[in-house]
Amino acid sequence: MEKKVTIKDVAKIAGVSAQTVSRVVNNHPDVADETRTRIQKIVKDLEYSPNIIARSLIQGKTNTIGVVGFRLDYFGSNTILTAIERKAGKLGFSLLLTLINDLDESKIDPVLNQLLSRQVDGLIWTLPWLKDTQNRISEITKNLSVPVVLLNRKAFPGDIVVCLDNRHGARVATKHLLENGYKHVGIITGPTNWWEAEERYEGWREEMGFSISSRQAEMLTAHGDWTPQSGEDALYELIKKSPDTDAVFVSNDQMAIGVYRAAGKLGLRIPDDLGIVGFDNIPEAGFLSPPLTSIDQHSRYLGGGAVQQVVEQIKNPQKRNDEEIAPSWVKPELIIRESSTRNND
Amino acid sequence: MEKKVTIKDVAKIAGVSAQTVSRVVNNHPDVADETRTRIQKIVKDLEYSPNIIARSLIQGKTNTIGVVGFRLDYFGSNTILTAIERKAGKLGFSLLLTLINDLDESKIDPVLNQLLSRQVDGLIWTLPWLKDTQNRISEITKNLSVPVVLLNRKAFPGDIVVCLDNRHGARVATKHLLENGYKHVGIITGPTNWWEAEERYEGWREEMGFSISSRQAEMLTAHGDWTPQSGEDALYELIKKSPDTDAVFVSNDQMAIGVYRAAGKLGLRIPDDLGIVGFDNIPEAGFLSPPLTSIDQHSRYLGGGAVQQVVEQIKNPQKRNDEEIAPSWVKPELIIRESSTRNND
DNA sequence: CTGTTAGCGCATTCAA
DNA sequence: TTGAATGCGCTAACAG
Repeated sequence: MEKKVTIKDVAKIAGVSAQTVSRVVNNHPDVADETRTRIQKIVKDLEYSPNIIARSLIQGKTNTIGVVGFRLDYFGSNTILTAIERKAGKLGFSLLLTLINDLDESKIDPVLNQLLSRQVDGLIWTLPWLKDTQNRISEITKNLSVPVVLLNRKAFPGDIVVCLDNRHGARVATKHLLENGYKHVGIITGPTNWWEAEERYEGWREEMGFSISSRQAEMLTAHGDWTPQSGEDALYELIKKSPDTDAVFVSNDQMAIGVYRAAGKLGLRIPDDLGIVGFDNIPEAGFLSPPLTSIDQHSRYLGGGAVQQVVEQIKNPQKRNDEEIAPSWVKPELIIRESSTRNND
Repeated sequence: MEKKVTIKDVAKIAGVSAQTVSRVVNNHPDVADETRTRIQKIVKDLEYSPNIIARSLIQGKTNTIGVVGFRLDYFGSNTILTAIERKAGKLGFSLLLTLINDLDESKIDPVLNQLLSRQVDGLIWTLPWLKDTQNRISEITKNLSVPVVLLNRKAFPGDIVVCLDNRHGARVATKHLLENGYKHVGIITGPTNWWEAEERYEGWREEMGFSISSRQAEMLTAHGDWTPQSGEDALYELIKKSPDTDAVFVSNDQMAIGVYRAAGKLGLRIPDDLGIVGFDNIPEAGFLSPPLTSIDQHSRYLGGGAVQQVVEQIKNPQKRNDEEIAPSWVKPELIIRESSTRNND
């Protein structure tokens, strides 16, 4: 509870000017060794640590990244945030965190203003994009004084985006089921207005060889909202309209949990009667019965990549206006377990 | 990418002093209505927003709370962080986030220094306490210039603690199993060096009426490490050493998932042959087969309570030294599902 | 009601 | 190798 010690206190005790202390603290070369060690000792004794706020004011940068996060109860979100924190720490940046739990566009401005007025050097925006909303963040970004990296969104011109290749993941999942002898591979999608959900749907559709809005595709599609309950309901719907469905690509693992439940109630054995591949590779996936094959997002690369991009922009501000920046794609990985591999056949 | 507009820019255009602009921005009363509206318009046109860094420097406070978080992949951790963010936002505080993913005491000082040099007004410390480590944070806290609230730790004199009543939760869980006719209620604990795990163990022991380190207690105890795999292994061990075990209180839901798996392999039907109560009430709990009875931590109150405490301390700094602050206990709640209730008996 | 002065804590620039 | 002056953007305290 002591009063905070400033650079002047150290200077006074050391009998030098504040500038000399500053030089020592910042490891500048031009200080006599004797002076340096003497000051270092005093710094330690007094437990002096520089006021970063003051330093930021003069340097015009805070070494802080603003992060706009989304629902940490989603596995993808919290692993991404964890990766962001880790990478930022390594690169010497602190994180100013704001969470948004519902995708209400009216919150964009206050959140942005709050972070910007706190002088963050850059921003990472992790909110999923809903197709039926304006893509405001993309427009706002352009005339902001700091770089913004968008995560898991469609890249519009001028955006800096780090993105999971959802489409590829869905294709791999679907292909895997087909290769394991399943003939009628359905899909349980996420909310239809989520861009990521649509990408996964498109990947499935392409791999199945269905044309856009074909009748076949429709018969093998049911929509969920990411929750286990919706996954359960979706399987009932799917089996009802296409009783010969023998496999399903479920757009996230939470819904797959619901699918397991529905399969149990319908008397469908996994993987013999119904093959399942999920998406996310949540920790529980390996512990379902049978263990769930799933697509791992490699969130670590997503979060780390976003930090890397934003830091690069912070350090080379001119680049951003000069050249278009290609989106960094992160490739998901198929983790094969028992829910998608039958011995017979 | 424009240069940032300062209070002086606004003042110049408005033809007033910076001070008057400051008054308008901060809603001070003594400004003529005409001047106020005129300045407000200019503020809007220029998209001026005050530099909070500068304001912080002069006011000696940042309206920022430092949060030291732990593994967001744990359900409890991420719900607590979510609650902290929400409450802090409501009270006008931003969050500077640091995550620690392994409980290595050497990290305490750097993390603390980083946050303190960034002039946070207060700290929330959510790392679990391991009994075999020094309780350093508790000592450090005392002579810090800002208040620190500790979450889910044993309260030592001088600490400000918000804590889940783990012991009570374990008692309620155990009592519930006994009341449902189970006779031999075992426990699968968390890591033995975690204080919270021990509290849950003690709650179970008390409710079972066992004395400390009694032979009976030992025969009904197996240790896990919070992971599903360890839960699975622990059930095998428990059944092996006490084959008549007919129910088990599992110290978290992740391990309970492993217990389900083990029960399946052992041919034990839940809840008929084996009653189960978990702890955490993760979202998947209701979707296991059968749905898992569990203890809800009410993380929302834990996180919110911590923010409330720290903000109170920030606003009344003198109080902290004058009076001992009693820990705030959050009572967990039993959520009854099918895994612990048999129809027969 | 409004402006002036001063200074938060520090680092940059220049001079010594 | 060191120190003095200056100012980052803002607001508290005072004066008018």
